[in-house]
Amino acid sequence: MTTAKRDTYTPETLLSVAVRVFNDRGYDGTSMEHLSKAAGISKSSIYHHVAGKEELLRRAVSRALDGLFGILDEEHARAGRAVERLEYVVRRMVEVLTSELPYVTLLLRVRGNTGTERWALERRREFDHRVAELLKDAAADGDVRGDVEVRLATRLVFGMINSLVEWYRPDGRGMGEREVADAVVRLVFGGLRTQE
Amino acid sequence: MTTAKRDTYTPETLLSVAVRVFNDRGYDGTSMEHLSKAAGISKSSIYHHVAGKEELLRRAVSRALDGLFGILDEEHARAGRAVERLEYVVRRMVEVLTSELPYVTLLLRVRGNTGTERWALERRREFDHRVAELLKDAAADGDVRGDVEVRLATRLVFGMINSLVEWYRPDGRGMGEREVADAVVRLVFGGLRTQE
DNA sequence: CCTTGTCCCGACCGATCGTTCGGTTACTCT
DNA sequence: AGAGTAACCGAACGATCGGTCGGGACAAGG
Repeated sequence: MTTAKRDTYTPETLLSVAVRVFNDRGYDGTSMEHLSKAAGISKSSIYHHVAGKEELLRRAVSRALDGLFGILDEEHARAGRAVERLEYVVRRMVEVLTSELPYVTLLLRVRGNTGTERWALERRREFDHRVAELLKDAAADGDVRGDVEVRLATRLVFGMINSLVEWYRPDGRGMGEREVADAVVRLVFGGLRTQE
Repeated sequence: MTTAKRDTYTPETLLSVAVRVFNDRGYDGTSMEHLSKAAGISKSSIYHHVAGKEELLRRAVSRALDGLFGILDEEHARAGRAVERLEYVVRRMVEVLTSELPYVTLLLRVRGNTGTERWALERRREFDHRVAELLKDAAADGDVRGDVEVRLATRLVFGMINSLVEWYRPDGRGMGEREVADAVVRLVFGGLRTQE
């Protein structure tokens, strides 16, 4: 077999280690020395696999962005009543956030100091606008409340969903992905107050 | 007059400059050189006013935490039906977030690399628990939905409110503090869906 | 055997980090 | 005028930053 199990690093396996450290210490707060300690190889060996610190960031945020934009191409996000497409996107966002948690976490924390970070921020804005369009259509259909501005509502809903990366941890017998997605959809659309 | 206008820096005025730069570049991404350029004085002069970089961080997050904990001492947060106290706290949180925006922004972004940051994280958790108690009481009264776990709901509501620091800008004819507070309260308690 | 390529290392680079130090203004108080 | 002090500065500190370099270990292919 030519593709036997490797016990050495690939760019991908190294990335998973790096992203964990980035999320722990922050990107700027992480040195190549920190990464080498966490990976168990020397600092210079890292450069055998990747071009440098910023490439690791670029790979990570790319993966997160691919996951998010992929949602918008799915069938249920493209056909049907706007409010139902919106609900689908919200639910899928939670699923992507949880399944790609470390990568999305990194994406949501970039500040814009480097070119890579500014590119990531731009793509995030693009995604936000796409979802805002959905909400605008649902409002035009009369399916969501009209007394809160569309842009404001979008930002608040994104705020709730994105906050997942601050506390959701997939390990052990915590709460499941499905349970979180249900809760988010209930709160976003139905609110906190008792319904009847 | 002994307290005439000063054209020199005080720890407080220097702090307001530093916090702006911290929020722009991230705390770890900000060097004392960056601060000196932004303040218009030399790097060494900063140390005439404050002990160092970390003291600036400590002063900033302290101010933010004082604002938040102050809410819990106010009368409307201490007396009345739990769901109404909760609504009051939510509204006041938005007001504190907007009025002390740069300081709270910094607080919500600390990672825990230094002792000061870990202390800030601990106090934040304490505040979260206090609000979670409020929500638990409101659930016991039957005033908020019971099909979403209290801890989960608290985290999601905090996520929505705290996301303010990512987009709210007080300048010019954007949206007012009152408008934002109304929208947050409506969405948190009533949800996105049309009510009737 | 020898070559080739992968994977890794210690040593080192110039730059920058947060901080310190000795000293110079300029204003206040007596 | 002289003393004291608040505010500031340039130069430099040891440490650490992201990244480079030459080479060693080892397995595969001839």
